[in-house]
Amino acid sequence: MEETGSRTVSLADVARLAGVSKMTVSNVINNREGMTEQTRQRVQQAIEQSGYVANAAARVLAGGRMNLLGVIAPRINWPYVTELLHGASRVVEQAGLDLAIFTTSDNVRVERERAMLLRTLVDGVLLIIPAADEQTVFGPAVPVVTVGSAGAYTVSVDDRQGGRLAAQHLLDLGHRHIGHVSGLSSVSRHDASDRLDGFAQELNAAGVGLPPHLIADGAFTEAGGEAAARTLLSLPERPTAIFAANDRSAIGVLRAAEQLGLRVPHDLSVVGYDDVQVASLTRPALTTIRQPLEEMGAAAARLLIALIRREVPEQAHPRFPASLVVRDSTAPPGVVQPPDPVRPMKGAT
Amino acid sequence: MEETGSRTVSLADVARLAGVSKMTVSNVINNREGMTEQTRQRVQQAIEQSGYVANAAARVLAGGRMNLLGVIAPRINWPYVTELLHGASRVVEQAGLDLAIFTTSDNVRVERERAMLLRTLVDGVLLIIPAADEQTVFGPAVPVVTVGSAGAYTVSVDDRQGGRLAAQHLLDLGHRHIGHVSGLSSVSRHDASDRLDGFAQELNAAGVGLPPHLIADGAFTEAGGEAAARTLLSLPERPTAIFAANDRSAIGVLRAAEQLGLRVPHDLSVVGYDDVQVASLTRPALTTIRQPLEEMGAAAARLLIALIRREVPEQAHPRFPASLVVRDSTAPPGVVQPPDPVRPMKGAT
DNA sequence: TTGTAAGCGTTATCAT
DNA sequence: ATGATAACGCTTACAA
Repeated sequence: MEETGSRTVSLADVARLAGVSKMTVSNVINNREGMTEQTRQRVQQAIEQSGYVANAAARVLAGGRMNLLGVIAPRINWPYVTELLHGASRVVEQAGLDLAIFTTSDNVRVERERAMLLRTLVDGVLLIIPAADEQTVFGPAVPVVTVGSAGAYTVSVDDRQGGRLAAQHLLDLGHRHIGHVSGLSSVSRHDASDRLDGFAQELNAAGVGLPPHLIADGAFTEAGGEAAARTLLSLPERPTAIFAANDRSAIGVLRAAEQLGLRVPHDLSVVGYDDVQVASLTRPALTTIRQPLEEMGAAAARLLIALIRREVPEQAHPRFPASLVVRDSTAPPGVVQPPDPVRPMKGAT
Repeated sequence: MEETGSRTVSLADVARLAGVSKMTVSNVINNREGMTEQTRQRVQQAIEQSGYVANAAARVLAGGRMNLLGVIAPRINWPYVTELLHGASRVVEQAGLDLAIFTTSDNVRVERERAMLLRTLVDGVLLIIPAADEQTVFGPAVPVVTVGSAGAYTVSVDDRQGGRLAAQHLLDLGHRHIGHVSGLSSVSRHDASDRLDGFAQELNAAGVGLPPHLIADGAFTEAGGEAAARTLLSLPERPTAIFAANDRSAIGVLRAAEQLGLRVPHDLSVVGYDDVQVASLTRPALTTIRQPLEEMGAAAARLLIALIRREVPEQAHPRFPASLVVRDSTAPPGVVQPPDPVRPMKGAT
């Protein structure tokens, strides 16, 4: 009942076939009111007979809605990004919209190009840890919601509190010599400084402190975390615990410890940040500060959809609490915590 | 030097500003030959002054190239998908194109809708483990390359050989009672039957065999793999080794073993399939059959770009070999293999 | 080297 | 309830 071959069927063809005007066909397609049931039937039939498919470009050009949200994210293979997007896609789909995802290779120039492309194609934009403020590119006509950076509308986590939780946990375990693998040198404007601030604040309050030589940058990557940890762990008086700015760099820390022959958590405690799905699978399973990424993605999508519909959103800056997830990578200094053999791995489907 | 506010700057505006015709501006934008350097300069300046951004929809509608490749994938948070796409994005970017990623929630209807949307928007389409043959939607005008299913142009791995490798490895270790967690009930047309065929073939050749009751379906998911493994491991004579149709279901097998108090690899050997990045991070690290996913993604992108340029591709069906990656989840039955404490985790950046 | 004219397929506006 | 017409912003002819 569909396609005949190569030529493209247009709205005009359908109109001719149904013996009505283009406008009527358009109205039927867009589920608008104001036509005989009989007419609607006839048009529907013509559509199916001809195998008509709407031309998205023409629709946009004519000022119609595209029912499309654009996403600009640095990379597609970062778990932080995919978990966020997974949460968003649910909501978007339920609202009858689509999500078009674009990556920038973590590059400011490319990010700008993507923004310019999307500007005319989508009804709204979701910016994930952007490198620049792209608000200017989009102008007031296209709503923008940002995750992991500043913006007119944002979804975020209380990173300062997250940093504090990490510090409290390590202090509670008895650690007094604690290092940090930071995320300061990223391309993105997101530099995890709030996490560091909260962490340092809590350590200072406990009289433990965080001297500069116990901070090394991990650039949010496994390789960066590994290098940073090697630096910290080669110190004359090496730290008994390390807090990493995200889970990926924490995995790098685990790797460095393994290579240096240090047992985690016996010789070194490690705390990550994010609680991406791999965090529950590592050897040992990673204690981490959880960001509810899927929920955040869903919240961002909801906010964006509200803006597109010109509704007034409940909050312009929904903010989620961070939480501590204790697994097997932390223990009191110099003491083995017997691993629980029946601890289930994190559920995921 | 850019935007003035809300109104949208068009090509005509730039032309007026530069004192030339629209055509000349268009030529400058598309880097075409045939104009005075002076004219080009003037136009360039006008473009920057006005903050002009080309309207993608109009360009497409007028028959221009969009320089956009569309991707249709079931989900964004499956490592198989993201690693493939990561490989593709490199190539696409180098060719000066963009990648627009759409997900289908593993749903045939949605897949069809995405296909219809993309049809008029992109220059070519990459189909990742599609549920249906979307060739008919696109027609001959839009090139389509498929990964993980059949099609006019495909990129694949020798799955039969991969299955054989898994069997050989387990046989070499001395296993004689071997189970399989299959991937037969997926929505996608990809049912991993080649993996199973190669696996069974090798077991049969060795006189070990693979009776039906030693096969349970894991639906390619962690939860499915867990359930399937529980079935297999509850058998009166339980298998000493399990081969899973992919790494995600293999992780489910590990989880089931953990819950049943079985130690891997002492009591149970586990082999996965894919070698996604998490495979090197699990407890214990997963022995698996590797698909070179990033390379495959790159190959798919290259093939698609060649088709768009109407070049004749070197091969319509590039095929990659599978390979065995031995880690810590396999050992001879009933024997503990001492773990190597200094084995580095898989590199990843 | 540059300009003119037509049209891509849809929607909005205004008639009927 | 339905139709005619004019945009939308660009590109591909073809003309100058």
